[in-house]
Amino acid sequence: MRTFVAVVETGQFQDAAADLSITQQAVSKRIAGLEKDLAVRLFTRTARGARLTIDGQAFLPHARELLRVAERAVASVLPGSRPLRVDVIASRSAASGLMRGFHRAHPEIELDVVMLFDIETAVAAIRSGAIDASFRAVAAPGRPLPEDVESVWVLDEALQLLTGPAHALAGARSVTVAQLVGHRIWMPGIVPGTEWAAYYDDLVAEFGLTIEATGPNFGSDALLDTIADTPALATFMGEQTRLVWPADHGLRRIPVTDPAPVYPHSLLWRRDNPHPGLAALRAHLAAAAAGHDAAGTWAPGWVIRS
Amino acid sequence: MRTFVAVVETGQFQDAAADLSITQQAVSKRIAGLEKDLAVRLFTRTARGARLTIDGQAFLPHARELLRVAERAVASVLPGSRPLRVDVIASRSAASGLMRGFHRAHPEIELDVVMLFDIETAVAAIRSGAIDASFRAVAAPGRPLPEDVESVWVLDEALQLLTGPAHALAGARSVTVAQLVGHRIWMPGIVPGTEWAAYYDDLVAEFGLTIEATGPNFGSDALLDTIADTPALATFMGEQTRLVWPADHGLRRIPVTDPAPVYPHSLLWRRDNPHPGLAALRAHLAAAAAGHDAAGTWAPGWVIRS
DNA sequence: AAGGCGCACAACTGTTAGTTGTGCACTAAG
DNA sequence: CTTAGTGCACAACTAACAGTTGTGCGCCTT
Repeated sequence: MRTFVAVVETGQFQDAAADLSITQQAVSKRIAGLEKDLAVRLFTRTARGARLTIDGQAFLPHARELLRVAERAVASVLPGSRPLRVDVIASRSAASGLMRGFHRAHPEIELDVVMLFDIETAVAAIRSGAIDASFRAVAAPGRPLPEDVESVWVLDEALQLLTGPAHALAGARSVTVAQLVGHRIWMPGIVPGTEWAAYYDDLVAEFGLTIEATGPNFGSDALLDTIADTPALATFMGEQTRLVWPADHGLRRIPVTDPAPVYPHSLLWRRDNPHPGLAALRAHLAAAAAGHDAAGTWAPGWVIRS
Repeated sequence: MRTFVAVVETGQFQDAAADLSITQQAVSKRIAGLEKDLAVRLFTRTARGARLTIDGQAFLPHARELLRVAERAVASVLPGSRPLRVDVIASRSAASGLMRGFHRAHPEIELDVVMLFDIETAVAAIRSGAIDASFRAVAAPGRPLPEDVESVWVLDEALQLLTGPAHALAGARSVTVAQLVGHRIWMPGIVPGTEWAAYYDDLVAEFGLTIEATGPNFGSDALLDTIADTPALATFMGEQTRLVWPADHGLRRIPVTDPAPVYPHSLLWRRDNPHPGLAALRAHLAAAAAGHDAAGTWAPGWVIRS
């Protein structure tokens, strides 16, 4: 691809060869190989160089795009000034939405979003510099943050009840936590030992809910499928989660109140991380998060919201 | 890259090897080579397979994107059902704008936009099936379209005068063609023998304008630079051309009237071309082009607008 | 402690990408 | 029309590399 683009830009096999520090014959071979693989002629050879064929013209922008993507791929793991790397707790959490908003506001800042196992892993990764920031609930029970890691509360994501059309609560405009007692709530894929698990453990302990947080996670499609078909099951879902789901399956989203269980997202980062994108992210979040209110909500006692 | 993604998807070197029909050792070598090139560890090897490192997680979406782009690149020249291939007269012409609009309306139709030398080349390419459609002015003087090529007038693109701030006409709200007589109009990059050249030849012959359509084209940046700095020079530019140019250079766009010279774009295609995207394009243009009016405009006598 | 699973290392081999040397087609100048 | 020059392709050769088989080692499971 690089050779192809080089030939296009120089207009000659020989000059392209000089650019690439190889011989003209090698360029000839590479182009011939590419043309053979594609089963298409890319250049018309003239006495004064090489001109693109129509197929070559159609191919060119794709070739350039490929080189751009390859460059970004390498940059994504390049030590030094690599893209800002942010950990979120789940791809459908409110944190992902915040990152999308940040990307819209600062498209020039290259981003990589990853999902680590739990807050312990995330903090270790932050301290080592492997990631630049993390959206998590702080602090895990009995585990205060280390000195060199700072955090700031960003937002609360309210949990909503998701039910199928035949569920007993499917018609409710909203439900209180007390009303949920006795109903089976299914949360597959929650890994024991993570702060997610701790969150639901506390929710169960405080309000006597029935949460089945075990079992393998076969993906959200399978989960939604089951919820839609099973009248006795419901699940919790972040209010900002966008469901990609045909409307006719009749899934219902029902706000929970008295109190509203919320999952608090804080941003964590290493105090001395010099990445310029990190400062921009903190500024963006500070502006976006102004005016939140914790009244009437519930979060585990170990959570710091400040 | 394919190997990397295969390992991620299977979670094991061995299964990935089976998918790729190579041995486990070859997969091991490929991954080791990739990790060496990137100078980064992508997987943590465990007794039950391979898990992504943080760097690997950051790299993964880029790798997937690269494979997608590579696939599209191959598809762009694949004989058979390749993307709809459309020729436009210039990347900044109104035809490009129409194609962008078409792409917004039908994002599912893969497009390749190319620029051929002149209408002769374009017609030959249409007849051979190398391209599916072309936006051009028809018909070139004395060269009627062949039987198997159809055309339909799509729109007129009015030419505007582009001047620097010190040009004598810079302050005008609009100018008539008569007022342009005696002013030097510079159009570098117009290749003799093309229908572009014929268009300007006719314009000169009919109104006695001074158009310097010769000289090498050093790109639009150089052109705009010169226009901005040279009080004695102006140029023509399509009304829909979007200038990417700092506002403070003081370039002026001035409509031309009595009559308004327009460049007519027709769509050309081969009558028996079965590409499904072509029918969609024609329908889109028919809907978008309704209600144009040729009154008060000028185009060369050889142009067919119907 | 034993077995099995999964990846890495070593040695070998075939292919391929690169090199040098040369020829051929086309252009431009005399 | 001839001749020199330019630019790409083909041929022969070499070195490197990708893939193979064979094997070993660490870790998890039982």
